[in-house]
Amino acid sequence: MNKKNTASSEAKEQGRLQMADIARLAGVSTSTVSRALNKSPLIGEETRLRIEALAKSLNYSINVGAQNLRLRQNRTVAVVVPFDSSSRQHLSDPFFLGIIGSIADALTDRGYDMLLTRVDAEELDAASQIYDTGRAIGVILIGQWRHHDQLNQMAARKVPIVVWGAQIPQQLYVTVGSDNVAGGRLACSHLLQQGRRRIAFFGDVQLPEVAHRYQGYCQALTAAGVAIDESLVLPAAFTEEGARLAVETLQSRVSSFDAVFACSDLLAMTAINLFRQAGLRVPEDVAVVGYDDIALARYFHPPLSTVQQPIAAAGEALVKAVLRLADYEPTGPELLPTELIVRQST
Amino acid sequence: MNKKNTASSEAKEQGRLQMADIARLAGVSTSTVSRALNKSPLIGEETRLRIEALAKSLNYSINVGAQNLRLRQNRTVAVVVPFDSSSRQHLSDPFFLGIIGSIADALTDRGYDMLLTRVDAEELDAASQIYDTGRAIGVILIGQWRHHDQLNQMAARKVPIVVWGAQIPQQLYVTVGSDNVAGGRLACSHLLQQGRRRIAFFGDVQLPEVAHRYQGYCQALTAAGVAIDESLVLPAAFTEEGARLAVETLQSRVSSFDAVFACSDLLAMTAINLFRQAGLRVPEDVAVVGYDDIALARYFHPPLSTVQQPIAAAGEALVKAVLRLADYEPTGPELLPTELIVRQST
DNA sequence: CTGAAAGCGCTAACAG
DNA sequence: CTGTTAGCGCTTTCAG
Repeated sequence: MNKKNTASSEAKEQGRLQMADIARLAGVSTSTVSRALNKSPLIGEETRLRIEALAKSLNYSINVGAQNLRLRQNRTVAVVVPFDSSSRQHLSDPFFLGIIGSIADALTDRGYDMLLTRVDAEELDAASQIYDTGRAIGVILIGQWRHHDQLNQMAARKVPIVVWGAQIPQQLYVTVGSDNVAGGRLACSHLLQQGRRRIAFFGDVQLPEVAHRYQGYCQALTAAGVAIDESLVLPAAFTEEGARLAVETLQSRVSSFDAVFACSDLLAMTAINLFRQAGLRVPEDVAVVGYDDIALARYFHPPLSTVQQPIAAAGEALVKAVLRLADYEPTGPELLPTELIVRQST
Repeated sequence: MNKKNTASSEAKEQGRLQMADIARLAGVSTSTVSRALNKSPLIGEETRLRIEALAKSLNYSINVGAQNLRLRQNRTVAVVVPFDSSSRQHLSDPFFLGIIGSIADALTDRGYDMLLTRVDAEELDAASQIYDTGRAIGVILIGQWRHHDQLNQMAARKVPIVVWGAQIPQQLYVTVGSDNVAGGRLACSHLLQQGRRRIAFFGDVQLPEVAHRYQGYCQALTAAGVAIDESLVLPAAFTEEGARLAVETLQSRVSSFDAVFACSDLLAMTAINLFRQAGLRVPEDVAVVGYDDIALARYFHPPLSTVQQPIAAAGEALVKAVLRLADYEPTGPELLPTELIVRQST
């Protein structure tokens, strides 16, 4: 075979044509094809139409990689989901998956691509690599985390990163999150209004978001003049096992309880099932409020009272924030409203 | 400001350095930096270490876009989730989300990036665009679909695409899916063994996968000598509303039934709750088998019997297949095994 | 309105 | 072992 093949005919052999091929076929220069396909006003209507038709018929589209290089641009945003290498938290929480979906929507609406990456929570700067290598113009970080320092370092390096989570003191990076304090207060006040006084809290207070919900829980109790009983605070992880442990501890070690505020719907649902297996009635013996308002909540038995997180708004806000950062525009943290949805588990 | 700035110093001003900057700082040529960072054996240990350290300290990483262009390579795979513009199916099914997670894992393991895109089910060739523009070397399509023809056209054009779903006749594109016929048979046989004879089927038989499950259901009934009653077959969509409608129809129009085989766990769970609201006991009055075995299934009340789909294997198989296609290796459809998980809803 | 030519950030012969 | 040089596929001045 002729080794003097031009790049173009090589490419054609590979079944992948490029602008030069279209140009040759149309009898014009690549400049003209480029301008036509980019709808430059410099090109006459007829020429443009002819070239567009040719490209369409050949399924040719401009190579985005080359275009980006030349234009020094990039329309890709990375979404990073840290996973615990230990607890193998396998991207299963419907709430996080819902957020990912809403980010995908928000990005698509704006003509951006979404790169989804899972990184070991211990190797969080893999997230900044994605930016350093130019694969994405910014990073959205989703998921439970306790890696405040690493995030601050990235922000200090000016990596455009926005984190779904709680705003905490001395934080250099931008967060978008729902108002967890208000959410916790809402849930707990509701329980108090139902006449409950021994309200357990299920959640790992190490996580900033959970800490805020706990804060709201305490505020509500205090406001109602109910003393906080530390033994009612169970550090449940966001897993089925976490719920099981919390329920067992609650039943074995706590003298009395009449309600649970669980920091996720999954936790709440699992807890309810475990209570029921243990012969307790929900909500009669124990009222349960969840958090997130995942799709299944309203079809659960009993339909779950829960604090709704604004999923669609979350995607929008995260995307807006990361695009601003990528544009070097100053951007602050954002707090989204939460709402209590009362159903029949309370 | 000096307009004669070099590209390098410009870039530095933008906070984004490039290989030339590292080269200058290290007092070598870009070739040397390139080779060092790519661990070429041509570079001496000491030089390499020095350059690596420099790069690390400056947070420099090779620009993947430029590298890809030069190397004519690409390590990105697109995952496309079609959505119904009408039913606003907003990526909520835990099973699909689980598959996405497992694809992300499989891709990450192999050093590939994942581009997640949502496209209108009616504009499915947006999926091939992603390939035509060179953004991805292949496409994995996830989700319910009835767009056989469009998929065949893409396959005919040699777009490396693999679809999660059922293998159906005259299909040019590659599918990876679980053995839906076996799954349906498993579920239905189990119900028959429990002494049930009036087994309803919940699922939209228009969808190829569901059609296969229905086929398995029929096989089991026939094998047991039970006549198929068309009125027991309810075309439920994969939504809460679908379940509600099916349950209502079942209760109002069907004389008797003692079991349900639902084509997703979500459907099964919603149905169970509706049955219970209607005063029916599960499994005593009506036994229910679901499909998928999502995380919540075992913590549901009652714990849900269901047909397990091999999620982790699915991600692996899909990724393997699409990478083979992208490599022009011949690849056939793949059928993954399913397994019946018996719990307490039957 | 169109083409020739230079170059985006990187790699790989090819010659030291 | 290292640098020079040419170009990956595209866009865009700058001259026609």
